[in-house]
Amino acid sequence: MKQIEVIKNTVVGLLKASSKAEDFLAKVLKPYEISLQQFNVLRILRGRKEKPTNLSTIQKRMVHKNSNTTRLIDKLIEKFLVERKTCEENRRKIELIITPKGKSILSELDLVIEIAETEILKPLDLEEQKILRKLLNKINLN
Amino acid sequence: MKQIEVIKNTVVGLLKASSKAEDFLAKVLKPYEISLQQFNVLRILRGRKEKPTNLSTIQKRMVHKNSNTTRLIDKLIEKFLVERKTCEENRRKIELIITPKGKSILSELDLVIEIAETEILKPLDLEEQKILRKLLNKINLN
DNA sequence: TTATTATGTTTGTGTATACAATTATTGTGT
DNA sequence: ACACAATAATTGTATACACAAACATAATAA
Repeated sequence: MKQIEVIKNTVVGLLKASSKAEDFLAKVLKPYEISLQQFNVLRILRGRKEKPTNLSTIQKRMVHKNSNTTRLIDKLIEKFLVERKTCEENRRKIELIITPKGKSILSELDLVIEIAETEILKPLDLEEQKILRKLLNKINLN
Repeated sequence: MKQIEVIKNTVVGLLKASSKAEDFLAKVLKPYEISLQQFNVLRILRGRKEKPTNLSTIQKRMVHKNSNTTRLIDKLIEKFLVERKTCEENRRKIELIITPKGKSILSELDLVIEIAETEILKPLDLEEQKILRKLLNKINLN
């Protein structure tokens, strides 16, 4: 197989695997009426502990960089999972913080997501998963 | 690192790498006013040579299974890149075929996509790319 | 033949996303 | 202080997407 074929198939394989994973994760989140992107934002906020987080910080850490973060977070606020206030030091910024309700739902979701993620990677043994993670991280770095 | 952490990070890594690749590919397709999904449908049709292809066949081969293939193909027909006719043997089906114009644009795109895909995988050497492809294929199989 | 079911595609509708333009606030140079 | 640029977030708008329902045709069975 020529090198260019390897590259093509690898990129298509990447898109397919990811699309499959997204479909799977979206499906388990569906009953909770939370999208995958919303879930990721909640996880980012929880990861920041009690530290209020700016919208731009979240954007940097998001999986899908191009989405409209303001309106995505509006949805989370409507559901009382996140709170927003303007940052007093720099009034251009806003500060976001996950609510107790948000944390509570997130801890419920952790389990079902964990099961789904395990299912997605089931075709690989632990060693292969580690290799895959390393290779993907290399791609994500630069 | 615990096994569950490996899994989590691997899946997030997968989503991120794919999202990055999609953004990149979409960007190079933008000037041609062709979306990544439309491009993939064109590639599928070309891959079938002169054989007319049913919509359901295309759906099976598409990267993003859940999208609305009818309307996606409407866009390609509007641009005269694809032709549609009803299948005479089974009038429930339709037959799609790539037009000469479609082929011509696709061959233009091949080059820019090739460059983009090479760029995406640049952090990996050929051997790593092969390993990655093998691991992704395993995930995509079942 | 006439229901009934299955298959293949299209359409309706609400939601999400992408991208540009806009608003608000802060920082900088003169 | 003033104009001008830079940063941060929001809003407008067109397009895309997901999902269910509807439609058309074909296959099957009574």
